[in-house]
Formats: sequence, C-alpha cells, structure tokens
Amino acid sequence: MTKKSPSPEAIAAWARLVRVSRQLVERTEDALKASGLPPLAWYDVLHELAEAGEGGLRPFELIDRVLLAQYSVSRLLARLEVDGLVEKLPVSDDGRGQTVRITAGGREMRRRIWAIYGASIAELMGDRLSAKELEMLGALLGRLRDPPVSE
Amino acid sequence: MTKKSPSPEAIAAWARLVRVSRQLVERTEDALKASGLPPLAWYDVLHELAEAGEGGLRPFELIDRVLLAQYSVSRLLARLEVDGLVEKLPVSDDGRGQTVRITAGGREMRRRIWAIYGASIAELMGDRLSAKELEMLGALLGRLRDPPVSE
DNA sequence: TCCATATAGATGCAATTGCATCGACAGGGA
DNA sequence: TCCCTGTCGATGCAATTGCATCTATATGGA
Repeated sequence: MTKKSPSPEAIAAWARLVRVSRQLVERTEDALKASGLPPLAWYDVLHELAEAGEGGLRPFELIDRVLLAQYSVSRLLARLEVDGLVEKLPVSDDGRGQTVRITAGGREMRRRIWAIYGASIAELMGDRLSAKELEMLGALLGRLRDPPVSE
Repeated sequence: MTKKSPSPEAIAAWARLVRVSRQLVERTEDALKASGLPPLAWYDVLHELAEAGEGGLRPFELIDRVLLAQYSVSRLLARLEVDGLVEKLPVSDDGRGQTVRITAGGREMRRRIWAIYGASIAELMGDRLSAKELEMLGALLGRLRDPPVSE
C-alpha cells in the first residue's frame, strides 16, 4: 500500500491551522489566567450545562460535546462541584449514573469567563477579518470536520 | 473601559477553528502512536534542525520556531539526545550555550514520522479541500497570526 | 433465575507539564 | 577589576494528564 503525499498547499494550510489555533488559544488562556479565572475547559463545560438547562446533562453526554476524555470530564466535574459551580444529582432510572446541573454560581462564573473570552475572540478574530471572511473561514473549516458531514 | 463583544460570525469561526484543529491534531497523534512513533513535537524539532543543516540551532532559536516553552524544549532535547536523534555541541563564543544538531538517526526518524504525518495531512486536508480552497484557508488563517503581519 | 457481557463513572499510579528558581556565563558601567 | 543585571539552559517540586483498571449497575440470553 502506497502512502499518500500531501500537496504543498495542504501542508501550508495545515501548518497555519495548527500554529494559529495554538497561538489564539494560548493567548486566551493567558488572558484568563491574568484575570484569575479558570481555563477554557471550564467554560466549555459550563456553557454546555447552561445550554442544557434545568434538566442538566449526564457526564457521558458532556464527553462528546466538549471533546474531552472520559477521565478528564470526571475530574473536571469533581473540581467544578468542589467550587460549587455544578451539582450532581442521582438519576432515577440508572443507578450507575448521575445528572450534572449548573448552579447559580456556575452561571455567574460562566459570565465572568465570557467577559474575557468573548473580548479575546473579538480582538483576535473579529478585528482581523470581516464578517464575510469569517463566514468563509467557518465554511472551509466545516469541511474539515471529522467525520465528514454532508451539510 | 468597555469590553468588546464578538460577532456571531467571529464566535462561529472561532469554535470551528479550535475544534477542528484539535480533532485533526488528535487524529494525527493517534496515527503516530499506533505506529509506535513519537509525538508531533518531536517532528517539529527534528524538522527545524534538519532545515538548519550542519550548523545546527541554539535551543533558544528553537523556542520561537516551535512555539514551545523554554523548559519543554530543554526536556524534549534531552530525550532526543538520549535516543541519539540529536547531538549537543558546546559553542565556542558563548560558554552558557550549546548548539544542537540533528544526527543521521534523527533524519531517519524524521522520515519515518513524515510517512505517517504527511499521509495524515493528505487525508485530513488534501482530500477535503481543493488547492484553491486550501490557499484561501491558508490566507485567511495568515491574517489571524500573532502579531499581525503586513504580508 | 443466573450468568456473561456491556456501560457509567471514579481512581491508583506513572509520566508529563508548568511554575519557579537555580547555576553558569555574558556584558556593561563605575 | 568588580559588581550588577541580563540571558542561557537545567531542574526540584507540585499539579495535571494519560493509561489502565476498578466498582457498580444494567441488559440480554440460556
């Protein structure tokens, strides 16, 4: 079996993609740290839980949404619980599981993180590309999703 | 001071950027692991050293090129040296420093990693976007680089 | 019912990472 | 020459991550 070779354009785009994304995330994490706020992963989870509403989410549902390993989610939730940002409720029809729900404190924390996170996105993306360009970028990136989707 | 709010387009593009890049890197790392090869960071360093040629590079030069923390580079180089992939040479005009040079074994390892890495790029990017689209993507991402460049 | 297998989530332990700091040398000014 | 400050690279230690596995419960078939 012969291995495929990437085109120069593919290599260049890949390099930019990986590099730029790392830079942007790092700058945002630094901004959060500088404000004494927790990392982006906390926001992601709080965001999903806020979207989910009162019903909350099962940890395994969170896993596919936030793209983290099972043990990462398990430990992250434990930390969030210690800080009172989420609460774990036993679930009636499955003795193994639990439902995780965001608390008022969690919503407040989410807002505080977003103040920094949102500003970072605005500065790093919104200020540099027009709405049209951002849409184009989003569309191109969408084609790279895994697994491929038909849209 | 009022914090800026990102546009919906900026948020969507950001989310895709971060998510897609993580997925692609993860899939590539998995492919390397499955072949018993070291992580991408090893490739990056070997690549830079190969480009640098016989003269090698100082560790601090490597740092800006590969976008890693100083201590990460220090430890990564130590591992590469143990595996015989690079060699450290004292540098005459600066008693603090050293020059790092890739070895024959290092070049060979670089080739082996590229066989997987390149195939992964071809599959994940080349197969999904045309050359024109890849150029477009690269150009848009270039505008997000930090610090902003004039091109 | 009983057992085999599968799934949910937690966790012990080793490896890695991040932070802070260190030791060594460089460079410049008094 | 002697400090003082800055840079290079390494490293001790604590925190985090990854891997493997564990416990507990669920589910389906004999």
